[in-house]
Amino acid sequence: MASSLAGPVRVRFAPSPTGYLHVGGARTAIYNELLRASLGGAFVLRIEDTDRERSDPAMTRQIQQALEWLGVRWDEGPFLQSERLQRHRARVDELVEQGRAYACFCTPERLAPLRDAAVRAGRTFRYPRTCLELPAAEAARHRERGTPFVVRLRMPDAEVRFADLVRGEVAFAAEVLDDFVLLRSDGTPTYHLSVVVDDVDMGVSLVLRGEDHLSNTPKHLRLFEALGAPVPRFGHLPLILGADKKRLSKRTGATSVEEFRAQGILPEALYNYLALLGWSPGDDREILSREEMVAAFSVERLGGSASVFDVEKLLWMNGQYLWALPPDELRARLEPFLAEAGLAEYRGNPRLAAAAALHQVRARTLRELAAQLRPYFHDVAWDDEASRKYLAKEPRLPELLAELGRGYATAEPFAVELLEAALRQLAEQQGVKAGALIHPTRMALSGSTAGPPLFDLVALMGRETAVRRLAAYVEALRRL
RNA sequence: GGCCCCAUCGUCUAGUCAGGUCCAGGACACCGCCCUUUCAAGGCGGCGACACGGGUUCGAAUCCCGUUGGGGCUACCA
Repeated sequence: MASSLAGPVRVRFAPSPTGYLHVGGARTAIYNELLRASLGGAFVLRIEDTDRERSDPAMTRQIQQALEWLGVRWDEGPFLQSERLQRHRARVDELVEQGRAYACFCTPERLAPLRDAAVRAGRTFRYPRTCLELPAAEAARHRERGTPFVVRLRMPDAEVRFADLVRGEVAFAAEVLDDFVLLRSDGTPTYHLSVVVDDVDMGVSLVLRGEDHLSNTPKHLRLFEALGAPVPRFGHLPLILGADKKRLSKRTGATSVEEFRAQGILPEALYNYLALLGWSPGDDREILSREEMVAAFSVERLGGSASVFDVEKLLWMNGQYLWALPPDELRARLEPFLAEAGLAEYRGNPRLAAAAALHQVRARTLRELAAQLRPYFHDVAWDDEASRKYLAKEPRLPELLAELGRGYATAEPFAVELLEAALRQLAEQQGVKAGALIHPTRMALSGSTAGPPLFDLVALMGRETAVRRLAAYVEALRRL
């Protein structure tokens, strides 16, 4: 299977800026970074923006930011492929001079029927090499007339075989490989040309990329050879699937790093989760620091089969990281989420920090956590259905809560022990269970049936808010 | 259609390269119990898989072949 690796490597991540950074791309970047960190060498970031139509410069910046946020660090770049077009063309000229590539005057319109015929006949289409055998005179005539042409690589008529780092031996028969286009008729380089020339120039010694490139690899290998460059090692990672087992798409949920960030996923959690989607340290560890991952990482431990992106597990893992955050860190991470919870003005508020600590273990994302903090600062809506149940159980509830409110209005100090004692004493005097008061009180103050220990909540909320909401809730109960 | 890749609990995976220690281990989810004023967190337990069929072998999750299923590629896109 996978062969072992040693020594420094030069790896790269080469996204195209046609959209936000996809989690699949992010995972590829992570593995490249881990590989580079465990073996030494360099990690190059290159932006494949040769498709002018679909590339967006804003996305280039966006992708960099997403990588930085995720905590993926690269050593060199970002290099923009679009700035290297002259270089790509120059290398094609060399190949043509050496007879390793040739001009082809066949139009797509001419080739299309041939391709269809091949498919119908159950064969792989190969360019028939019409122009390879073109008499010199005819070629010259085309040149004079200025006939548009592409440049094709002349593929050796031999099988291509290579040892994929994650899949083992892979072979492609000569018959399925054709003389693919290096230079388009408008003179721009194709993806295949650009990637290989850049990998050569950037000294890339190991290419770890998505499985969608596996079929391109024989072409690339031949190009490396034609360019007289050392051939890097290749490894192809399986794709990430959605819950429907199809390629992860927006239809099935969030797909970009940006979206997870906006949902309040912590970067270290996403990194950890993605790293484990297709790789395992070999033991039962699941929560690993970057250092632990670097120490345990090896290309042999990469899996070869596609994995389903499981949001539930990501959320669990995010919870693990969230709960472990020290107070200062938690406050800082929460800040970007305050605005959407209507808490922007409470930034730095000590009550907010205390509430965050109280709810930390009850939320799985920063967004959830921020939302839970709202009742400490804004009025709440009560759940009528739950309220009716409380009332059905204890018809005297309005009077009891009113009495509790009066007690809390004068409780001194307004602190957990006293608040609890007061409520329990009232319950005992009135012959009701403490729970019969505790749950409605929680509803009165927080609008929820769930939450932190009640007296922590009351103490933190403060006398003024607690007494006011209790009174308002009593009125609401009477109106039910 | 052709070519290539993949196949262990619902999901992520360990085990597969060096066949026996695997009536298959861990995690998420789910269910139950404990803790508990609720919800979480935590602890304990449960449910749950080697896709199928042949072969090789004393012995196969592990090796080989086939079938089935899934995925990728099949552009003058990247």
